[in-house]
Amino acid sequence: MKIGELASRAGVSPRLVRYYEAQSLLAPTRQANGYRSYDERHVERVRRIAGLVQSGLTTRLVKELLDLEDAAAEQRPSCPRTVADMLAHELDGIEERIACLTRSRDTIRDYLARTEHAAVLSERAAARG
Amino acid sequence: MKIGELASRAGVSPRLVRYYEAQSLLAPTRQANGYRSYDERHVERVRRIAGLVQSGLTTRLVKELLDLEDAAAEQRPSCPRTVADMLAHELDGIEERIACLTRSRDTIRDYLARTEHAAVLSERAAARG
DNA sequence: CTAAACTTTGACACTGATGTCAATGTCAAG
DNA sequence: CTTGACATTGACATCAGTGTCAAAGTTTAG
Repeated sequence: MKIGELASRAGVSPRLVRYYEAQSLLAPTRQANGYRSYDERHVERVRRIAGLVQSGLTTRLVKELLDLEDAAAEQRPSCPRTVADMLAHELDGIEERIACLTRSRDTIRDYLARTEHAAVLSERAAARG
Repeated sequence: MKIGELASRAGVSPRLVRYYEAQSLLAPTRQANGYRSYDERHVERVRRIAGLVQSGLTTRLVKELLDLEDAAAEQRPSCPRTVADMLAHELDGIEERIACLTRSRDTIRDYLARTEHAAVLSERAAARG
């Protein structure tokens, strides 16, 4: 599939897809005409990248993470001690973010539930199915 | 307490504290000499703001959130329907972020646990007490 | 064949969050 | 009184993430 389709399926702009590629987060093949060519797995990957970036991770860190997953998937444990330390440090940061967001989520939820807008919550639940 | 102490206790730069104030996230009183004056509750607030901003929320949204908490604390349910919808929408975004981060956290954790670096994890746990 | 829609690369622009620097004022210690 | 640490405001700089536009090639529909 070409960049337009990939982008729309992943819910981002083609521009962003190219940007991620420039950051070495994506490595599409090229068709004879020079067009980038993607497969199903790229859709998932782009969604994931966008999600992490929107969660405050830098593209640099997202790259580390995805590389990690790729390596793990291949049973290739290429992880020198310094990298492990860095990851452990990032892990702390991520956990803090989760805690922060969880608290905010609860705040909003409780608030909506308490005000006369409980309806909005059930609508949302219904909308998601 | 003055801005320097507040900043160091909250773990951010004075510059950032002023920036948050410019975004209406903070409203310190002023001493006679013009210096900003903060109390204990501001420390907590700044930590919270920084955490949320680093989690990808915009200062604009953080403001809504904190305003919300303030209102809730005063039993003042000032929430027109349109605001409720907006919050519900943000709630979705936050949940997605949490899911994304949680997955990444697990990835890192599993990875560290599986490689020979399990030691790093226990060190971290010990360091935190 | 032509027009519309999409792709390519590359440049320029903007926003939001921060750092940094400058000029000036305040305050506490020697 | 002077010096040094810290405060003030305001301007400018930077970085990441995106949008947007331009010029050119490609593919598809009519």
